Amino acid sequence: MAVTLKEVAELAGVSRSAVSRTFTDGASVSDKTRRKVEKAAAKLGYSPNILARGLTTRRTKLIGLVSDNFHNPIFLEVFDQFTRKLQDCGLRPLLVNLSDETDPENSVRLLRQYSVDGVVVASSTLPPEFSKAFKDAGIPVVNSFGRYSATPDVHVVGIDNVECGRIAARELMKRGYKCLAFLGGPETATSTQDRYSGFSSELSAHPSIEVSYTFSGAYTFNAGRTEMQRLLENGAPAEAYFCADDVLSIGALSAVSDAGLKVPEDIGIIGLNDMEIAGWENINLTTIRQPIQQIINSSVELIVSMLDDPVRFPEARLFPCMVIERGTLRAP
Amino acid sequence: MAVTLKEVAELAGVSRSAVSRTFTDGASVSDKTRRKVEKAAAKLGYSPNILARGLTTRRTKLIGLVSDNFHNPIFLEVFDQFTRKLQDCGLRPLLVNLSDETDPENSVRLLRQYSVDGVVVASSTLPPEFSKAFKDAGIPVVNSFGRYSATPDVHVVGIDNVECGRIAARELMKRGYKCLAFLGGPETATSTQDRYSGFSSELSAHPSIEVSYTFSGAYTFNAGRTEMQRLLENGAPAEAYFCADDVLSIGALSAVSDAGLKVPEDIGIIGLNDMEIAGWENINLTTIRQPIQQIINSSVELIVSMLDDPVRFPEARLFPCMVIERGTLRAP
DNA sequence: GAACCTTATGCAAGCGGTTGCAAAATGAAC
DNA sequence: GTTCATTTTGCAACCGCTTGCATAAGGTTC
Repeated sequence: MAVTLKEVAELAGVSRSAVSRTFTDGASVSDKTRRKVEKAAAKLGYSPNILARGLTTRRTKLIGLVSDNFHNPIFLEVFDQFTRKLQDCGLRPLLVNLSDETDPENSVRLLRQYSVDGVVVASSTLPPEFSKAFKDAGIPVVNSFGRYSATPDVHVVGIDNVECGRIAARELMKRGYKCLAFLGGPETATSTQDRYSGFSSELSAHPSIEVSYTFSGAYTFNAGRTEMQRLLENGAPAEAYFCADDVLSIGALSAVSDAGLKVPEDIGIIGLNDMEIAGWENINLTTIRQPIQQIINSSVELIVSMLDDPVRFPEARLFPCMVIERGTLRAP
Repeated sequence: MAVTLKEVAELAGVSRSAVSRTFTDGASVSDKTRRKVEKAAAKLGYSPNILARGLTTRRTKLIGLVSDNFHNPIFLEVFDQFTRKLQDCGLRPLLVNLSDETDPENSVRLLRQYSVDGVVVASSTLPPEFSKAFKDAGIPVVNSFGRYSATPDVHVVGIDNVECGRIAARELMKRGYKCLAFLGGPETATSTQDRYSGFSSELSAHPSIEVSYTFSGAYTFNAGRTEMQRLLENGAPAEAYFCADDVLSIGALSAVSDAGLKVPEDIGIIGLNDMEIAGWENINLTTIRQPIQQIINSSVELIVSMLDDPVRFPEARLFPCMVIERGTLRAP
């Protein structure tokens, strides 16, 4: 079915090299033969087989896009942006869903079998070691939404989760809340760990503020809701909560309103991410925006630059977050 | 970096064919050489390059997953399921984001360049001709969530959108609503067209019921909200609305409650999809469930079967939908 | 038009595999 | 120990494309 180089060469009356060259830019072909070849190619509907080409060039233009966050609506935005940006760069995402497995071994083997040019690990929950495995296998990798380190093993682009914790703490204090609480995701998620540590360290300088900490089992609506229900049943709740994720926040909101309490009058909530849904008028969540687009653009640019320079020294690129004020915190 | 067949062969002291054969099942190798080869392979960490293999076998195990629905949260569930199911079958999804372009030409060329074994077009908005283009290019294709046809050009698996329209109409009548309305997605989306036609044809048998129709620009929250706001401003609203999508419904809900009206007391709303968010307690949308998992499993099974039998006669697989009762319709 | 320098072209080998075919090894039957 | 049928094995060609190298074709200059 597919038409090959050889057929084009025959039709154009030139050698196979000639047609190969007209399809590789920077190669030396005269205008005359180029025209002949292009005409023949157009007639036959030829376009080169990238995979066969990759065999010799060692470039497949394939990028492994691996993630374990297939349940957080924000990741639809993430996939949308990643695919678009990669496509703009002439690259193709090979999607890998980690679902339950978190051992890098299989993914590494798999993506090697497909000779991907690089890998982006898009996850806020996987440990840095996961991404490291690709590097060790000689595959360029960037970890997006991953944990910041001053001395990263691999490229990391994302936000400063510790700083986000601080921002949340400051924002809540600014609004005069005296009794705060942190409602995190899974304790194993690096993002929760860091947000926790920023939040608590910022507050440690303010001993007059009362604060408590709790974690939910996952970054999901139900986890947030259940945890908030539990908190409400167990006596006096805090005045305001920093929920370390928007979905979690929305779950918490729903528990609060079911308990007959009003937001922000009785309880304040601030989330993190600013996913599209947070802006829906019937949710209207005050939250800390994570600059997804910048993170993704930067990630892709980084991976692109690694294609030419695979041993590039690992760097961390962090983008600032900002509070998006909506309706779930009282006025200062 | 990558270790090749040849190196394994040398280490094991056998021919290249021998090691190739131990990695192709069904090939004839003695236990003795197989063991030698496996040992050498393990030692070197060898696994075959699927792309190089594909050159001769014409099988890459790559499946193009193309979609233009990157803004509807239900599609995160769709991508999750698709990737998992494909992975279970030993296939790899090459994701294509149609974003704005809807001309199949580019996608066809692209996916051919990557020698994908098949394509699944996951979209409720693209016309059947889109998928047809792959078939014409000789690539096995199934259109998931696409438009049903009694004589389909390509395999279609999804729901009977016309029937869904009927179900909605019946459900609303059952609950005693006398003044109904249809709030669709874009008029160009095949799913909206069909839901519309089912809804209206069911009602045509009940002339006593008043009914009106309107369409929004997209399957998005804002589109639903804006459209509903417009309706509420323009005089007396209907008693109940069939919004042809959950996101649309949630947008409509938000407009209704902003207008100071209560759901379901003042206005009833029924959606379609039953995405996860519809079940969130603070949304609590009564809706028609689309059996996503079945659709996806069936789609993948179909594409798998086409790998062995590419000219398989096109069929349509439709799965029944059911009303999921929550809180946005009054009791019968 | 000869001499020289570029620029184009084709050949052939190779990328990492698979596979038809013929030869070698094994096993069964006598 | 033969003979013959059945596996196993290796050779070599091929999948579709690129690329180093040697040669051919064009261009300049005098």
